[in-house]
Amino acid sequence: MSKAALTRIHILQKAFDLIYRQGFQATSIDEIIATTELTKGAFFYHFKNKDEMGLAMIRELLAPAMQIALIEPLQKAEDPLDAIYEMMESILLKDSFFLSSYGCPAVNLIDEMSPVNESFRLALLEIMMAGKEAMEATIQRGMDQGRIRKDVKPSQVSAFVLIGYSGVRNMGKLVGAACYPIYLRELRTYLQNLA
Amino acid sequence: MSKAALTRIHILQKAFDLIYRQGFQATSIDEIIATTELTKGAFFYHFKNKDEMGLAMIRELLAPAMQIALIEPLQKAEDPLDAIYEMMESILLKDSFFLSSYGCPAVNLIDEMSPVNESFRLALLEIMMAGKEAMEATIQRGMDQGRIRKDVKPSQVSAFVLIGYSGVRNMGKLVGAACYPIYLRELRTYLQNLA
DNA sequence: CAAAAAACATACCAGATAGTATTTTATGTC
DNA sequence: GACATAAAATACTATCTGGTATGTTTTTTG
Repeated sequence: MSKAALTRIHILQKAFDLIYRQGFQATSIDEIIATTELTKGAFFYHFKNKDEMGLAMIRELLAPAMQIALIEPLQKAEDPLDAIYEMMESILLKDSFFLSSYGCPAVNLIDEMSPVNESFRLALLEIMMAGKEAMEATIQRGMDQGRIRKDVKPSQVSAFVLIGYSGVRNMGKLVGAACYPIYLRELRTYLQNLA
Repeated sequence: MSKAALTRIHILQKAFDLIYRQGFQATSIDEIIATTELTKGAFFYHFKNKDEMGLAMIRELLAPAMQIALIEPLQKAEDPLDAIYEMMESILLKDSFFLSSYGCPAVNLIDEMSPVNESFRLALLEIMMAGKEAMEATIQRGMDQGRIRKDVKPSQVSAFVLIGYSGVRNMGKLVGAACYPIYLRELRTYLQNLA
């Protein structure tokens, strides 16, 4: 990896840290470059403008992170319902990077940017759709195995679970991580009723 | 109501409209007063600063609106589970003010402001706690009536429903109102399983 | 090693932003 | 109707913001 490519992702990483905590619009370019050892010249050499940097951040950092946190745990699992629950438990309770008080970076960006920037919306939509499809496939697998009722609609269930995830992230900002176990308990009974 | 009091809530209402669509930090005072027929002098006569205006808006406009949308439908209902479902259906599908593409103003503010402003967090917390308590009481009523199983935990269920609400608001920004009916269907089966 | 191009630094700008200081206009009260 | 005060208008400022223009330093390549 070239030195230039390294400074590029260095900028993206520092930007990610700040945007995660403050939001995209509330994080200035000056603030980002201040945390790196770089200047504005470097920033605008690597990125056409702030929006392009944000989109690059979504595609190159956020999407892979969500892939690892959301999708991969679903794919390498035996019992599908357990897999969904454990994925959720892991991302909420064990993941040390996604802090409760700052929510989930993907959910945050959806909330902030979807209504005001169509490019952001589409980039974030891709991430969530990938997660949804992975969960659908997992549920379908469970139905094929006879572990899940035949009348269950994979698309609806996966949507409901993802909705719960973004919801509990929002609630977590308000009341802290205390709501995570509560949500997980109800999620568990909801999932059990699918069997 | 004095003329001064009228201009005060006029400012708050216009601010609410803009903040609902753009977020609090992304909405400037100049923008707010431009939509009114007023000037900065009026704004800073009625509010010490932007934050105080935001808090007044939450307390004087948002809290009553949420009270009407969330709490009152729960209180004047016979069957508790139906009441919860219908409240949710009403707020998602029938309410013409809370637009899908802009989500719910309360959820939006929680997402944006909770991590960065403790006063906002507390004001928003009150709103959500009031909603949660109303739903808890409704569920408890259902248990007393024998319409809901004895092992159901009102606190957990109401938390789960509110989490679902904020989650579907987030998802609605990403994919539009199409996700509302999907969420409602799964919510219905979830609620039915409590009986 | 010299030229060319890439990578980054510096200095600057125009517009926006929250907030202030001061002045003007309404409004109520005696 | 004079007077006090409330309500609002005007003019201004310091700071911040995204972005540009133009340098300077590396790095690559012939």
